[in-house]
Amino acid sequence: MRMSEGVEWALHECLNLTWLEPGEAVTAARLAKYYELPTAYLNKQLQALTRAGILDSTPGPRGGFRLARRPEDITMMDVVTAIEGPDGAFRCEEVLRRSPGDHEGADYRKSCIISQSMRRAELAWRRELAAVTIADLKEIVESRHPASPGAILRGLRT
Amino acid sequence: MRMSEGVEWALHECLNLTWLEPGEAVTAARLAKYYELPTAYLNKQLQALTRAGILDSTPGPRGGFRLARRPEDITMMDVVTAIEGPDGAFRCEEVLRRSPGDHEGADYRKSCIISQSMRRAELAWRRELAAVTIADLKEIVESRHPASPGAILRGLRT
DNA sequence: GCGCATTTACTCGGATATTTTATGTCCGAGTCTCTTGGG
DNA sequence: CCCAAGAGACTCGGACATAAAATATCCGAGTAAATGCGC
Repeated sequence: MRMSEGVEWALHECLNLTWLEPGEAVTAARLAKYYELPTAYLNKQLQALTRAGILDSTPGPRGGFRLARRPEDITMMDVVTAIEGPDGAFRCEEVLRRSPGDHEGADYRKSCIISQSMRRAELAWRRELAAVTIADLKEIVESRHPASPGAILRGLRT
Repeated sequence: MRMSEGVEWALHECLNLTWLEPGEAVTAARLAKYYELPTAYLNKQLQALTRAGILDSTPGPRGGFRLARRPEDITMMDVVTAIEGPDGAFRCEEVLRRSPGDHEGADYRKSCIISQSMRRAELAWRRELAAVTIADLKEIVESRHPASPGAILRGLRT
């Protein structure tokens, strides 16, 4: 069980984009260069964020990516779901269905206590991630590292 | 991000083993046959559980696997950790270290707010799983499906 | 009939293939900008 | 000087390789039981 590395990239880049002027866009190449990431692969993640309605993309010169909505309206859960997909980590394959006996009309994804317990745990995980917005992250960074926003802006623009 | 299917198998088999007589062992072949699982691969998972101290294994005739401790002392988290390994789903690769500027002596696994938030979420997940023991599962099954234990025992012994 | 050495069959355990997933790369479609020529 | 048409360059977007991990399989080391032999 390992989360895609793209999640870490996506969260950092979303956070970085919060410090841009409204309407200002940054290309995938500049975002990638800032963390020395492979440009084309980061682009792939940014596309996923765009499909999820988290980013807006504009092609052509002066194009690039920008946040599609206010940072207050983007949760960490939104970003994780955009990159990793909507399915949870535990996928009940209903092994009980293959055991001896009759299983007519049984949905073990719902009735199996193991499946239920795993789902309950993942729900707690999702709740934590859904409680933190990009705006929260921005505020904490500005409070702890006041010099960072300026440095990031400079990095993204050069 | 997808959890190994072996986790589902391991949980079900640990639960099944709770209904055996004390000291009674079941071979990997019988455990696999009950759910029509690939024997050798299930054996691999059982080995992982053995290394983790959850199961005891004895070779030779009349050998097999049994629980190494009381079901009350085995949590779902124990089983998940045994199969998936000790590392969490989110692995902070410290992308901040690759950004412009000085990073002497910084441990972004601890200081980065994104890493912190992800860890907090996983902690909530672990807490839920650690709160449920195999004994809890056993009790619920016996309460909801009184006929199951007998059927399982018969299945494992034939 | 009883005890002991030997054989035999059975089990786990780890080393070895195969399939799936994640990672990384490349080139084309579309769009905005800049240039350039004419009015 | 102003405007419009066209060329050019830049960007995203999805299709295509490569690397890593999960899945599945096989065979050997070790063990306990069963067998056969001698007493």
